[in-house]
Amino acid sequence: MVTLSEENYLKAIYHLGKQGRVAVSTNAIAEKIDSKASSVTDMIKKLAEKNLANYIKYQGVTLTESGRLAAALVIRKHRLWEVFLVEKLNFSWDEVHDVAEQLEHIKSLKLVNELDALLGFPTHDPHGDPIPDKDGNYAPIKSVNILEVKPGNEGVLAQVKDSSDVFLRYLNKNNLALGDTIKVIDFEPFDNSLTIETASQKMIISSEVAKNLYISL
Amino acid sequence: MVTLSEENYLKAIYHLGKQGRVAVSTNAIAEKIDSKASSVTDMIKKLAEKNLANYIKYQGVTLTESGRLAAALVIRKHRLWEVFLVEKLNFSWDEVHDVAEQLEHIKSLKLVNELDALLGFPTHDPHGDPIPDKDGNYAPIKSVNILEVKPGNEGVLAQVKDSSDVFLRYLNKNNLALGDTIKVIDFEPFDNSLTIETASQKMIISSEVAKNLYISL
DNA sequence: TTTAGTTTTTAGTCTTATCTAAAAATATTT
DNA sequence: AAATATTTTTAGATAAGACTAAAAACTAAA
Ligand SMILES: [Mn+2]
Ligand SMILES: [Mn+2]
Ligand SMILES: [Mn+2]
Ligand SMILES: [Mn+2]
Repeated sequence: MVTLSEENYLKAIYHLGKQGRVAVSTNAIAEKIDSKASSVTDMIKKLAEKNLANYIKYQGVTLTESGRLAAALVIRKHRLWEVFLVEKLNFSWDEVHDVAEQLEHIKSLKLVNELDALLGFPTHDPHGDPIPDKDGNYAPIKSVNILEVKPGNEGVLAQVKDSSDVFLRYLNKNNLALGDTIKVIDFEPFDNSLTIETASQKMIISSEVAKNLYISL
Repeated sequence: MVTLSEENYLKAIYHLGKQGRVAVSTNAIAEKIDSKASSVTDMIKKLAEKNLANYIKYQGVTLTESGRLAAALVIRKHRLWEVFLVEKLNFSWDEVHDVAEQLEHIKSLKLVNELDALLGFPTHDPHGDPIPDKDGNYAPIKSVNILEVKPGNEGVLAQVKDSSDVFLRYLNKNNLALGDTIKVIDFEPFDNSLTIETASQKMIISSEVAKNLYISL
């Protein structure tokens, strides 16, 4: 049995350390889940005890095979629920994350897999993030950060790395949505801002915004 | 904020005490939620502190108006989720209760109300239990226990009072389902068993079973 | 109306998941 | 290679929710 809190730690380690394959620092985890380093140390020990994590004092933590699978299944549930909320319950993409944070902890294999079927086995969630299958696998991501696109080139907005409501509402306000074609017009070295052009407008986005936009070419 | 544990106590008091209007004993609650009387006393105090319950030492507990509403909303969620699982995710009526026990604690008003709409505003769950509306109200129940039906009379199976998988699987095995027309043939005073007849068969049911079957005439 | 039995409450302990403050280990600078 | 700074771990505390055992309050029987 994996507790709700343990699941959240597994997710954090998975996300911070390339699916838990690269050692993650205590502080990084604490920052991610908004807790303290001492709490993280305690929990990591517990995860190691349960064979979900590999832990060597002072050297960070990675996930074991079963830890990685457990994390992927939580993420699978999170993303499937997000799709459900948008596709079936009229939520917009900026409203789903917090509810999915709760729903991802519901325990029932049948529930997840039937939900998957109901939704037509989606491969991506409303933010463009890939949905792991039953074995925790998903197709490699081919989208690239917009800051790496050379001025003059264009692509389709495929993924946003920040799922917070503030960020997504910024995009709503500025008429930017997944699937939009975006052309990079200019890069400004002074503040790393970007001038982009969509079907409806030309605009400048800050580097904080640009960091979170991923395009497929 | 009402915690998951508090919600479970509210539900228990609501069910045991005519929607929390009749005083419920510490022991009865302990029995219902499979805990100990001392734990119940502690929690009752907390509920009273939060103005969800009325508590006088040694005299049991009732719910306040806001306690009653909170309880009804948890029950509303529980039953809506049960309908969802059966109608949309191919669960059978004996598989839904345990998952609904988890889902009933998800916090999102929009989620509940959109779910309600998706399901077409159902009035009853898969076990025939009424679904409270947003204000916690539901139509009065008109079904009657089968033990009160005089031999020779018949009615439609409208509600089962036990939602456990063991009981529901017993009904499955014996081809009894909500909506079936049941005729009472005979009552046996020796053990309070009942002979009943459905479209497909004639059978004897024990009083333990009969106690849980409610019919509308 | 005492006495005996039952129910409820209190007192004290435990577990899980947190936290703060201090100690220990590792990293980075001079 | 010291000295300093940063990170991580340990030690000790706290809050929620549960438990056992014992005390207190009610209820029923004699
Ligand atoms: Mn999310
Ligand atoms: Mn997402
Ligand atoms: Mn149920
Ligand atoms: Mn039910």
